Amino acid sequence: MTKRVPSTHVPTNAARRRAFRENLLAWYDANRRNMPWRNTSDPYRIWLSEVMLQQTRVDQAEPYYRRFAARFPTVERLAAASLDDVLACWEGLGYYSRARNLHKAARRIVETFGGRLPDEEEAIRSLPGVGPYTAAAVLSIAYGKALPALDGNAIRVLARVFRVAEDATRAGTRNQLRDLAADLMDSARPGAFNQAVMELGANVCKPAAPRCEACPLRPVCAAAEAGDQTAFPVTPPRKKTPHFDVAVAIVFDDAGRLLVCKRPEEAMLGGLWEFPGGKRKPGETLEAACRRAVRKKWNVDVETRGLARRIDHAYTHFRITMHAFRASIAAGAPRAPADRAFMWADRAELQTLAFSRTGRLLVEFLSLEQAQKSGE
DNA sequence: GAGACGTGGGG
DNA sequence: TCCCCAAGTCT
Repeated sequence: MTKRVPSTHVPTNAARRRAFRENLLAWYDANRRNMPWRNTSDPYRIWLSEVMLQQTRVDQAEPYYRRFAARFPTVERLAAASLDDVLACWEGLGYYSRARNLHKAARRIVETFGGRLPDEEEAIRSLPGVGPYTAAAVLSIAYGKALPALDGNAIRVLARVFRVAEDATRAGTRNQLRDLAADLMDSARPGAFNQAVMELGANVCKPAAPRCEACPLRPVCAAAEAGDQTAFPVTPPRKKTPHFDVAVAIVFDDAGRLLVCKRPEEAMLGGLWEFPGGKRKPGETLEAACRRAVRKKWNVDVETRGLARRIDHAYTHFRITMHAFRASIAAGAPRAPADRAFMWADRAELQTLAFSRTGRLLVEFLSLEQAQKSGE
């Protein structure tokens, strides 16, 4: 059913596979880093760690994992929590659909799986946010099932060891690599095998400047043999990202509370709070864009009184400059459309709400400014 | 299948 | 400053 792609990789034989497996696991046993999710056998925590580690470095995920696991120690506690609390705990980690899906999946686990993370591939894959990688990782690590977990590290390691010349982003190539991994897998220690490949990819077989001299797979690596390891994996060039100007309003009420708005759940940064405003259109001034966007979304006229702060930020597929204007309500009061929400937040509430990076930076800027003012 | 989806670190 | 990229999934 999988179409075979012609490949340049070296043919495997039993001795080669055995060397790969044994060298790798011996290296892993001697070099594995201590991580909090490696000191538990709780499937919930292993699942949590795998979700946090999606497209995220170990160093970045680790403090979040500790806080999250302490705050929501069981799947029942997670299911019982509000999405707002879950997002607040996730703030700053990015890819917030992971948090929304994790929360949704926890509720489904409690409702339909009796509070236990499923140990069957089909069932676990049915949970939102669990794809082929996460299913294989959790099933191998938590339940000892011999499924290869193919993440970016595994793809790079295998593409180099076998000098896979086809575009590694293509499905056919992925299938080829997955079959290779399945062949190599140590069925006695599938969880250790999967983690070993990833750990090797993260610390030795790195994207740039791989440390081949320290690599246990050097004796079986075709790319190291040819001296062209950095040519693999083969991926198409990426496009450069566009830039947008965003104008937002800083509006305080008489009680010194700040006007903040909640983003719709399906949107980018869905469920997070932000300052009212929007993207500038061609030919528009920043102040006009600010007034127009606030008027359109919140049915209220504001007047701007000068720029308070500019923040540059890069997302995955575009960049923005956020221009934050001090502003006040010109007439009336904000009104939320049916599917949206806003609030006037005091200092304590601003600490509790989940903001994106730019929003949090602006909140911190304003509270620092306020502290200086009141300190004088 | 291609593009959306965050953030921070490193070269 | 810029570009790359990191334990992917969803649409």
